[in-house]
Amino acid sequence: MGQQRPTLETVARAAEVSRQTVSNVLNAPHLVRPATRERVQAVIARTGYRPVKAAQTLRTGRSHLIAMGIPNPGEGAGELLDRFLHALTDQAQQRGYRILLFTAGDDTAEVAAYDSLLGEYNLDAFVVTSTHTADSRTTWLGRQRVPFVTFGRPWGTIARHSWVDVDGACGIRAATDHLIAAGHQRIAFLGWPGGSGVGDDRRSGWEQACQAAGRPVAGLASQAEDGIGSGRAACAALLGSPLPPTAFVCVSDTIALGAWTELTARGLVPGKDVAVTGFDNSAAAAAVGLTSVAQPVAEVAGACLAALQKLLAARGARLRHDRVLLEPRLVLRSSA
Amino acid sequence: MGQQRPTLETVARAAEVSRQTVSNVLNAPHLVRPATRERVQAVIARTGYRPVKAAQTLRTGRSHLIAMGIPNPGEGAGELLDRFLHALTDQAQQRGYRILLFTAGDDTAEVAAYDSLLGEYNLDAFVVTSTHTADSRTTWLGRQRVPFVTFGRPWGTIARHSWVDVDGACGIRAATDHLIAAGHQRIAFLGWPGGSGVGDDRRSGWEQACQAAGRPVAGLASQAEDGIGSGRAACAALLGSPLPPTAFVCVSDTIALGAWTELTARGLVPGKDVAVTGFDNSAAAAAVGLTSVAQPVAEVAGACLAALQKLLAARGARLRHDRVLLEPRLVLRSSA
DNA sequence: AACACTAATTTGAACGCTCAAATGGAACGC
DNA sequence: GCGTTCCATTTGAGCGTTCAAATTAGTGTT
Repeated sequence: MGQQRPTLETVARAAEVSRQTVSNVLNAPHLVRPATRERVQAVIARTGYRPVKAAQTLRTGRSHLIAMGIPNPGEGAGELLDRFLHALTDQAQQRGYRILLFTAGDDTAEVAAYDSLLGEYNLDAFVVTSTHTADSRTTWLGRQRVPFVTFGRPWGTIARHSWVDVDGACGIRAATDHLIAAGHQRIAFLGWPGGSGVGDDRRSGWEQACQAAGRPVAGLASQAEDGIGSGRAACAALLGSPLPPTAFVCVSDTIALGAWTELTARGLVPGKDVAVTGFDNSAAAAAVGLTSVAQPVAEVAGACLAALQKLLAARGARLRHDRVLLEPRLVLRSSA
Repeated sequence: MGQQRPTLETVARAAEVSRQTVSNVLNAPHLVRPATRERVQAVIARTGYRPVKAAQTLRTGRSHLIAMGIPNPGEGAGELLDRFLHALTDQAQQRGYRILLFTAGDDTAEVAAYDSLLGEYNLDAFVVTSTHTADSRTTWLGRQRVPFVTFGRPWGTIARHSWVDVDGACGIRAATDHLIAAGHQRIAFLGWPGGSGVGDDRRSGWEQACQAAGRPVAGLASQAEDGIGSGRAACAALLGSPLPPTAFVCVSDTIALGAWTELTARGLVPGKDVAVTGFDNSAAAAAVGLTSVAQPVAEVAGACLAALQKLLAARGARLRHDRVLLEPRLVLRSSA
């Protein structure tokens, strides 16, 4: 009954060729005479032979594994990242790669994880998310000459690596333009505290759109930590001002939901009395009918993998890094 | 400058012992004399030696990799599963395992993925989620004698494998009891169409609680596909009946959000005029203040890994399967 | 017919590790 | 003092693949 798993040797004997020829049929078919190739392929199909990755990895040093870190549990932190992860997994699979997951709290821990993964699992590449100013992770990876892409621009430094990002300013501009077209005169921006690349970028989109249309911005921007509570407070503060805004463009869905909550608590109907827009097109946004800016995660994942494959094909040779900036899409719902 | 990555051989020479002794220091320290052990450990620390997983895998057949399938992208499908995945990744890491991801549309595709992963990557085990009646995945895995656990009971059959699940009936009972304690007389249940193990189980919790407290159930249960729209419709239908309910216990947050939307659209304030509860404690539930039943994902992940480690330690020997049923927790918010 | 040259295939070694068996000592009993 | 037992360590082989070099077959040139 035994039925051992077939190996190269097994297949080779059955097809009356050598190991290497079988290997060539799979990895370099052009080296094998068509007649031989077909004979070998038949045996492979019949026996169901499949190469053992561990042996390939040991010999070649490539594992066909790409690692991605996810933020520690507890803080859900990233519905967006989860959607990205799904897309990445799916597309990596189609290209013959698999995604290996790891968690890490802060950047230092993440670098430690990189180190251990590289050493142990012969990882081919890394996908780094949530880049920020002075990111020690990209510096480390660059120094180690490990192929990697980031989902997020290298804020504050010039790009020394490939990256893919979504144009937040453009997305917020689209949302603001939509409100302007709807006739709003005083459009507020509920943003994060200054200093975060992502946050500042998004705010600039609002400023650009307002200035281009001759709408005021002075006194209409607020800064609040991400969270329903702080979003609500920021909204309340602006509503209490002498000249309250009639629309709120928010840097995130979380803050937008805070604004949304404050509005309904005051008996105002979002989208009718006052408009609100969010960012990320989260499930919660869809649930309450919040207009939001959607990031094209599938495209981001695709671009990331394309960039990685380029790096892997170059086998460490220096080449121009990919820089991909994708445009988000405004999803209209009842709130604006 | 070379500085080759250290191998067993390198370390062995530096410590003036043989390869195998170094290997033993790491894998079976009790076999090595303390003096030797320390000497070797010092060299390991100094050189930063770390074993190459590919070589270990090739030799031992174990990869220290656990695979988990995630539903295809497009449908977000599972905020809960994402939270579970985070917890699983984190805890697997602490136990020396890593999580390998893959996507698969239907069960057939998932089985195909199992097959390919097993063959190629020498996977140690699988985590199967979202079990349902007549689940072909567990049957296949069982036949192949691959270690695996499911997050979800084997609905409709007796357990032929280890599983971990959350007691949905218990969670819904808690929600219903809470509403009864608050004085509600007519409590409706917005459920899924019959036939799904999970849905039927949750509904039974509502029935039990109502019957135990002498509350009516007749005409108070509705069935709707999961979705905001269908939840809203189901809620509207019951509100339009001759004796409308004053509280809605929902099988999912999605449906609860539908009910919630319908209530606010009618000018009713959830938690004041009519009560609503959901299930899964999603971000959206937190956002709008929906009382919901929270699944203890971290505990589920822990129990899954414990079960797997038992199976792996048994090395294929038959043993009693783990069956873990955890209690969820009711998270009270403004809606009930 | 001897030679050069390319195309197709094979051979031996190596990747880094662990298993199974072998070796060398020290301690013990009689 | 000689076998027996036990502990610590070493040796040789092999996991399944691919690389690099060697061999053989095939084709054409003078």
